[in-house]
Amino acid sequence: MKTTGTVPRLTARGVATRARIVEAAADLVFERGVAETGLDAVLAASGTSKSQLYHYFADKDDLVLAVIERQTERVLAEQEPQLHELDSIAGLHRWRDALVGLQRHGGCVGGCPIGSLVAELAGSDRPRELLRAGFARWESFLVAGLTTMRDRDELRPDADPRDLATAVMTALQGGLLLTATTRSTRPLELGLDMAIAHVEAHRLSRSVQPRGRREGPVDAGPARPAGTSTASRSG
Amino acid sequence: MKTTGTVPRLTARGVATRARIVEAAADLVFERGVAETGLDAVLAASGTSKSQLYHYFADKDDLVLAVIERQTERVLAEQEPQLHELDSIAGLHRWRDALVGLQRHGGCVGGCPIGSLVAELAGSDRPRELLRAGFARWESFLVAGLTTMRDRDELRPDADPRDLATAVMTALQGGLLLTATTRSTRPLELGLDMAIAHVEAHRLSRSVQPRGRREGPVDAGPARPAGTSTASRSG
DNA sequence: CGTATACTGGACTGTCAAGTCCAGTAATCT
DNA sequence: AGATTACTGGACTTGACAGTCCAGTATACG
Repeated sequence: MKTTGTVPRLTARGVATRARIVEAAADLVFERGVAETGLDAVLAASGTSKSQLYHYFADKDDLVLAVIERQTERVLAEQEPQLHELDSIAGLHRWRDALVGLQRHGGCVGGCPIGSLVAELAGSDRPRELLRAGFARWESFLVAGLTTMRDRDELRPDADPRDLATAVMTALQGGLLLTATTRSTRPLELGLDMAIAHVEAHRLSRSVQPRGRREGPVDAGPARPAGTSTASRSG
Repeated sequence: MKTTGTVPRLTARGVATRARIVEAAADLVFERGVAETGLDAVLAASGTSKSQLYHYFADKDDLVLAVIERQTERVLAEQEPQLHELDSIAGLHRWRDALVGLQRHGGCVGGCPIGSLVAELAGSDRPRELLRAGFARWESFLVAGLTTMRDRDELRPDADPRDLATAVMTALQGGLLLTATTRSTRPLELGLDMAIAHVEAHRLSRSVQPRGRREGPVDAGPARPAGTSTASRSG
């Protein structure tokens, strides 16, 4: 998974400097957007200079590519604990709560670190491909969990884990976008609750339930009013 | 609903020129983003000059505000026929098909004209407020339709039209975002199908059904494989 | 018809950002 | 140790862009 392509031969110090640049750039891009982030600001924030930046990256576009990959890593790392337990309704709920918590903790600012780059970068092919790959990686954890559920006969055999996962991703991304717009976690909560209810709607009526796990009604409903361990402040 | 505030007194020619500028700016902003759209490009596209632009707008930010409002108008106008018939599952399906059709027709480029501005503009208060208002207006048509359905006893009394509408909006926005990323209408289709199924899940079991309307199973399921009158090309 | 004001044209300025260059220092390898 | 190559510093060039200015034309209105 090399980033740039033909980097001569990186020294220990070299990789450190490069990493510092990408890290600073990722921070700035997240809070200001790509176009609004000047290279000088990246240099200042990372304590490096022009020549160093251009030693490791062909140009700004090249740096942006590295930033996309870094942001993907960050997003996945943030959810690491929950991401591997998406093989049950309860696990999905924990994931939901974690995401909502992260948004609230961050003041509902910025939305999705990957999603917020789409509008600005999806016009060009290389960045779009990287964004697509980032979403695909994210989604793959959902696919894995849902597939496990189906294999355990907790989901109907005709339920397609890939389609379900994509649907969940739309609610997630839209929820994050509207959350950033309204500065309220409410849209994210409602979106993800809908998505989880959608998964539940695909459950086998009397599934085997390996461990004792109690769930809500099959048709979802507004059972979970929108906040669980969370204090939801709507806009 | 005045845009700028203290515009002296607009002549017929004045409003025409102003409109031409906003129109051109809206086009360019949609396809290139705010930051990537230079005022010179707007001038060239609208056949106007610097002094005209600064005669009608205080600065670029002010123009961007007008663009947000214009884009909101455009988005709503585009869906005009379907927007007033969101008071039935069939109407929601027609709306869904129209949105998918629009995306496919446009090559799945650009995503939502409003949503794509969020990442770039939600950092400042004035633009964010306008974006929020735009989404709210959009959502209000859903709220109206869903409320009608509930009043007709087609939805359970405890179903909250506002929450349902917000959930639908998340699927819509996320669907558009992922559609722009993958250049496939598939995510939008799956997202909106999930959202409609979510509404269906809130139906009264044996509702009065004013006109003869046949629907799918209450628990949604993958009954509608993702393409109806549409040819879905997944990525 | 005349004057006040809306409107227009285009050259000009200042700033800031991307990318270049070259001279110098620190590693690495034999 | 010495040569080769990775790495670093900062000044410099170039261009684009937002915003200004002023002189001139069309339009409203008495």
